[in-house]
Amino acid sequence: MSDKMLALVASRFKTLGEPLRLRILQQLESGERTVTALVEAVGGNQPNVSKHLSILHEAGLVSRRREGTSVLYGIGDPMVFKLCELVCRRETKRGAREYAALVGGVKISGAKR
Amino acid sequence: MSDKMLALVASRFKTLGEPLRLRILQQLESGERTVTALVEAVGGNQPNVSKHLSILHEAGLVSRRREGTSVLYGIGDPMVFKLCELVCRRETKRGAREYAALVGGVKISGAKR
DNA sequence: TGACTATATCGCCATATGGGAATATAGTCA
DNA sequence: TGACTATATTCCCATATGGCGATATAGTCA
Repeated sequence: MSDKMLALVASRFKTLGEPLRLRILQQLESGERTVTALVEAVGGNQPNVSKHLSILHEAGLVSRRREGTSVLYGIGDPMVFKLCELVCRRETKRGAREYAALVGGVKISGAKR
Repeated sequence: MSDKMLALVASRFKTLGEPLRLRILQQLESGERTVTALVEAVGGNQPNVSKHLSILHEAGLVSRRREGTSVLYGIGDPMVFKLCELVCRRETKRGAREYAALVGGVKISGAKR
């Protein structure tokens, strides 16, 4: 992978590395939303949500479309959900492993030593 | 997805959102490496690489193993490469689309207007 | 045009973060 | 133990970034 591509990939990950932006994408999964609707749904004030939407749009992760005085945002590439799902599944498994380790690797109900 | 999981997923993306950390992972793809070897391979000084390795290890993205006075780091979960590949493929396609748009949607060799 | 709604931008602040130098810690060997 | 190598930690600085209030811009309608 070229240095430029590596930097670009890192930049995309960084874009996804903000909870509020993930929440926005989550909201858009079920369809297009106006900025106002997103503000209500994800919390935060309007300028803040708008800024995050700009960042997501810049990265091509959301689509933008005017309709009258409103702007409708939508998912730019469903791949993001695949990314999230991969990470989420991994963390769920990891959580289970860590819990098992914490409990002490007990396989039968009963403590070793 | 719960709020806690969403925050965790965002945190993982943020961890992957640094070029130097991606470079480290890239180096580890072909096998375990010592810190010194990584410092030579990815650039930067030793404390810096060591710090990034700590962050990656904290996130479970790399494994750590002492061997004598050295420490060998390795890939903690090959899933990261799947993530990178997805993003990389997407950006490659996106780049091609943008280039086509820039050129002007020409399908036959010859300019419109 | 003027009033109104929806969205974007700007300026500021507090915090987080990467880079780097100095130093501490861990492990090996004589 | 003392010297040596490898790695980790600490401290500091410059910069980036998220959150927020104030304001600007765009579009609609009377």
